[in-house]
Amino acid sequence: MKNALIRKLQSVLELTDDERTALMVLSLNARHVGSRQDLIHEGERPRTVDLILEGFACRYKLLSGGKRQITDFLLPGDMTDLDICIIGKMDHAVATISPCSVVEMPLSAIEDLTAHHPRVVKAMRRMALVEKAILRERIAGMGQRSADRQLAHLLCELLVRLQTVGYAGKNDYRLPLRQQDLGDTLGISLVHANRMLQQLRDQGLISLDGRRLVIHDVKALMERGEFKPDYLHLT
Amino acid sequence: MKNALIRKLQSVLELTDDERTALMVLSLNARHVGSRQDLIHEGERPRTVDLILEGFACRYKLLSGGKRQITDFLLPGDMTDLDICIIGKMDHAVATISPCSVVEMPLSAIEDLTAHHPRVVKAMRRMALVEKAILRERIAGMGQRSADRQLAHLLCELLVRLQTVGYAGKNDYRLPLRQQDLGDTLGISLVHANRMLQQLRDQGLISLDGRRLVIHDVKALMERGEFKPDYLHLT
DNA sequence: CGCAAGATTGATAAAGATCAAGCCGGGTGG
DNA sequence: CCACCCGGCTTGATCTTTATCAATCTTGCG
Repeated sequence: MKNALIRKLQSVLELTDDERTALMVLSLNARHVGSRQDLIHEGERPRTVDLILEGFACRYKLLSGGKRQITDFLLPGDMTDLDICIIGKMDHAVATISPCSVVEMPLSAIEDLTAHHPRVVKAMRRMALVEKAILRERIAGMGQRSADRQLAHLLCELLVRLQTVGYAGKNDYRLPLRQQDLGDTLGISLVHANRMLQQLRDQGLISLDGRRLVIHDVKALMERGEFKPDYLHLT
Repeated sequence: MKNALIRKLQSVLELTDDERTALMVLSLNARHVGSRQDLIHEGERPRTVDLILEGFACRYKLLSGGKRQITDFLLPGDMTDLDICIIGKMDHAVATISPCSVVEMPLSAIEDLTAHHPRVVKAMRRMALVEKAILRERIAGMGQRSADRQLAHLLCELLVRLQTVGYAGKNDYRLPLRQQDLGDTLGISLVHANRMLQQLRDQGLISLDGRRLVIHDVKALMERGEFKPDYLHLT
């Protein structure tokens, strides 16, 4: 009966029963949010740290001309920034993609955690560093990789991240993204995203029917995307 | 006699004499590093938090095919991640661009600071959030903005960031980047970077001779780059 | 059944990469 | 003192990738 956060933290730290209990108690306040809902709007003042227990969410920015850029995904076990309440206004929005189970932790909960479970907070800080590393890796991909490699890279990243919280099999997972979302993530048009998906499909690397992605040759897909998981700092 | 870090922290927090003194003492250990030197290599285990007191530095990643992506710049007053020692190996490198004055703070210095000057540490955590916001803004730019706008945006960002630490005038600053660096930052080729610079020059928005950038019409350049400074969370 | 959202396809245009050559200024060795 | 050499900048020509526009298809669902 472990939730995604516990699973994620345990991938880098052996939790005590006490710590596990504290995290379970936190998770009791989870609320259900439908798909495609903003958890926080851009410009809003954040009052809670949001933790995703289940489902797919993302951070995104809207730009002039109605363009949208998804900057990263929040998967089960991921949360918004621990220190988020320090800043005045959100410079981006956070929204669900699929239906999600979300815990909104008020500042007091974070302070409690800091006081009583510093090891947990330290592990959370580590998570934040990894998130930053993911952003840098995305920048590197957008700057230097062709669209097909970027796409392959993204699919590999999601595979590995979902695996660490038990939401992916050895070579498959549920992917609730539309092609428009993929485009908005990779910085390419919907049409091009479609064609890059086809390319990977035609080459027998993946298949994607409905919302289930199957990777037929994980090693080959990783090579195509130049995916090296070091930046995720697993273990 | 304030250094860049003090200036930067003071832009969001009134420092006490005590805090200022502690920071000055830290800065006594500054060492000088020539241009184009790695401060930390990719794959290396970080043992110190590096603080840039003077000069231009950057984080970068090397990709297959010898491509390089600069993910962000470290300007005077900027530092690597407070919690960096938590992770095992660097997933990117940090290097100087111009000659720099750098303080290498060991873990013990950070712990000291946390124990005796929590307000300062809190302000540093805020800086880290802003750095993350800068990464997201760069992703948004790379995904959705044309090269000329991206370039304009970058020049505006550097103007504002340098101003807060006193290294830029109202509309000019020293920019020690080569065109190759600009290209590696924006994810475009050197040739294209050159042409985008020319475009901004020809339109009378900027001039760049030697290493000094002058922005002839700051408001116009900001509009060109769709630059809205909110994400820097100033004040 | 009919519709709407999402996926697919084809044709054309634009942004940017790549290749190749020339330029310019400053430092250096003869 | 001058020639030359090298790193960085500039320019032109051509090729590739990706965007855009527009239409069509598919599918789940009321």
